[in-house]
Amino acid sequence: MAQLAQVIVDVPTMQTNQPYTYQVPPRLENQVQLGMRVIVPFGNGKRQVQGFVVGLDQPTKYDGQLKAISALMDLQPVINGELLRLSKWLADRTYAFWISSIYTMLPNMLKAKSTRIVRIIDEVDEQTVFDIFHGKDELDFVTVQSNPQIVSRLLKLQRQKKVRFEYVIADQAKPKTTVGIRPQLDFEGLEEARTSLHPNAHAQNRLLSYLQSIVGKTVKQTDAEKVSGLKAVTFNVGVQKGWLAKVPVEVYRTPHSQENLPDDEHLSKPLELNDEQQVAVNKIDQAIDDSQSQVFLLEGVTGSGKTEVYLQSIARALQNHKTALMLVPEISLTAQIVNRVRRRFGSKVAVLHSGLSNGERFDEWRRIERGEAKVVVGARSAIFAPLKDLGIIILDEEHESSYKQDESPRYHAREVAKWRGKYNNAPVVLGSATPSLESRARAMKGVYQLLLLKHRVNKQPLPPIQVVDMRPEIKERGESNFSRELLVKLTDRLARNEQSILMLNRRGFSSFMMCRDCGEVLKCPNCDISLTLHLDSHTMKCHYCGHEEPIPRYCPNCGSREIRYYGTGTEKVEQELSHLIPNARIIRMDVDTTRRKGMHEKLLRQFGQHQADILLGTQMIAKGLDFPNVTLVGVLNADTGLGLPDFRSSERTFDLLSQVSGRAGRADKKGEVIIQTYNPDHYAIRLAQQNDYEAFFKQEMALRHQASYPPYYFTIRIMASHEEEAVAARAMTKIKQELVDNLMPSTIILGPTPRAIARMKRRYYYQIVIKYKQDQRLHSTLQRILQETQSKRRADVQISIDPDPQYFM
DNA sequence: AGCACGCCGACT
DNA sequence: GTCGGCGTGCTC
Repeated sequence: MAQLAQVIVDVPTMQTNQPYTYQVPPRLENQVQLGMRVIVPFGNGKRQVQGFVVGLDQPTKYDGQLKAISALMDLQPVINGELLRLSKWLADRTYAFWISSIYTMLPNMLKAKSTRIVRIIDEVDEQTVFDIFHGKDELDFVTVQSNPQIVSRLLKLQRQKKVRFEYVIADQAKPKTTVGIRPQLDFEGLEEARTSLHPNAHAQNRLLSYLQSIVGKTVKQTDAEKVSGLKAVTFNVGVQKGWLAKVPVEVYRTPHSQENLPDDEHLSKPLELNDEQQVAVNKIDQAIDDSQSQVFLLEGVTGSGKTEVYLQSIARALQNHKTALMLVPEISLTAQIVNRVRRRFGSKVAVLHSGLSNGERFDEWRRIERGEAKVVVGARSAIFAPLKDLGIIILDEEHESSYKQDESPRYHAREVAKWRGKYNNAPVVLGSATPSLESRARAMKGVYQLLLLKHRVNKQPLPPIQVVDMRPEIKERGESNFSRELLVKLTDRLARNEQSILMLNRRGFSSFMMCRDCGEVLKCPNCDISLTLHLDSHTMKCHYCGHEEPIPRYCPNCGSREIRYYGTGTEKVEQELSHLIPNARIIRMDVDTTRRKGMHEKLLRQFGQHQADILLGTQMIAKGLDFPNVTLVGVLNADTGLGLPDFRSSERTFDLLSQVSGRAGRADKKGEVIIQTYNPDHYAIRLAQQNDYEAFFKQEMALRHQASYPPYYFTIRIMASHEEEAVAARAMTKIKQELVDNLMPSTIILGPTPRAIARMKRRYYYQIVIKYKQDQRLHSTLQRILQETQSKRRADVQISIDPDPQYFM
């Protein structure tokens, strides 16, 4: 039996990022298992913290007195063996704390709330009891923490041993329960009760019959009422007479859309496949059958039926008594795709996305963990779903940068997918119309197997794309977001009662207030970034720290009234559009109109029901939408992303234009696309117009090769920040030297340079970018740099490391 | 993170 | 003398 347990404690710092060894007290000896949560004493005070058991009976070098585990929080492990190993790998790879990577894999509810309580243990004068403790004998320390006077009075009382600081670790993971009905007598006993009933007591008689039908079971009272047709009062009588007991029964918190799941007999049938789809499915099925951890790149144009390939592969995995995981980018995780999976696989499906409450997420997680759900559809973090016996992992739109988490642990879901594929001997399918250059290059080298879908299922040609050069337009007609061609086509659609989608590319866009007299730009006081105007709330907001202030009437610098708004926001475009085409009904979709929960879906539903003629939005409308009545798609400004200092800007522009073009003419009606741009000759725009991914891939690869960027090199970014610019810069110079001294000559080290947004949340940021092919000493060098800089509080410089960064600003 | 310990200036 | 400021080191 286990005597010792290795525990990772919930103290996310560099110095505590290691397992601590605890004794297993005799009363817990047969219960402690790997992956369980425990409460352990930690530190010299009476501090208690939550921790995770990551090892049992491993030898320890520590020669001090071992402490004992205080309590077990779980009866069953919350992390299985696979995920425990994965969490360690993830922490190492992303330079994150082990505890942080454990928490990212679990629903928030499994993170215990730790509270500090101050308790009176000896006579304290009445005034103090009244003032601070409000007449009670204990106090939540958090409520007074920020008041130094109270804190010092409490510390004084502690020294006098009149009060004690205690720790309470409260588990938040509470399953939701409802009232259940449970018969308290057996069949005969209930029959016996019937004999003493008044002849007019029909309801009670019926209750007895009903109870006889559920002897030994527990039924939710709401269900019992429905089935028996009896009222709540009758059940209460039953309780009084001792026939039944009300007991809590566990229920799952399920989001509303899940209520009307198809029952398993009425699932939708698989669709007929074309030859290309059949080839793809056969290859994937073979890998599933052979338990091969092969990675496939499923490259298929919009409408080529990738989803059907996914669904049939999932079905194959289920046939083999395995489970399936399908990731979809958050923004395209719409009801459309979720319902399609649900109609095929019914109640076996669990869905994980950011819209769920903590309770709902926890319950979906438990359905998966218990094996009740065999298919998981979800956004990035669903890659950690506790499915056992994975038979297939699918990443739809694999090129999407949202698969990379932009906070610690900075993991890429694609890398995690490959790890789990290998661990489970399961194939991984990466699907995209415009694969990332990294994936496509691997497919060319044979690391991945390329599966091509060149033809659209409905055999319709892709909509024609027209590129409009905005430069002469502006010269002739002055500043406008709309070219004549686009206006003519919009009006034409309106007359034909067809719909249009307009996309405003906001990537890299700054919309700001500037003084025409002195050139002053209104900036955030905390960050080195201009404030953005929000017409709906009539404020200026900082998109980074959330700072908010009223719209100025006078220039804060020179006092001039000539302070004006520059840049293009959706609101301004909407105003111009409603002026140009007054009778068009417009729905605007951007961060502001969709911030409230459910607004995204609501607006799309309204548009789908043709309550508007034009859907105007930002990038969020480019993905996955499928409206048969849309015959025109316009991109107002195709090139704003091209000027960014980021080697992926062309790739992103090409993706975006390809994606948004796919939104036109989805059904039998012919569609067309208009792209407005100031760079009509740019290869990303020209090749997107020609739908030529292949040519784009070749040209972009040549550029990446020439500039030593991925996929020819790996990249890693180091960031340092400090309140004082010089301190951050100095720390980085030192780090650079250490890198130069230790890394291979073939490794390229760029910087340090101030970041594009050099100041954020009152801190200055510097970065170094490393480009390398392979470098044995890179990992250990970075690890050492982290240790050295973070262990001592070296002037509070914060260092973070981002492997394979998606953005370089 | 939290907490103790230890060293310094300012005060009942 | 003692209180409390913060810099430093440690947590099985």
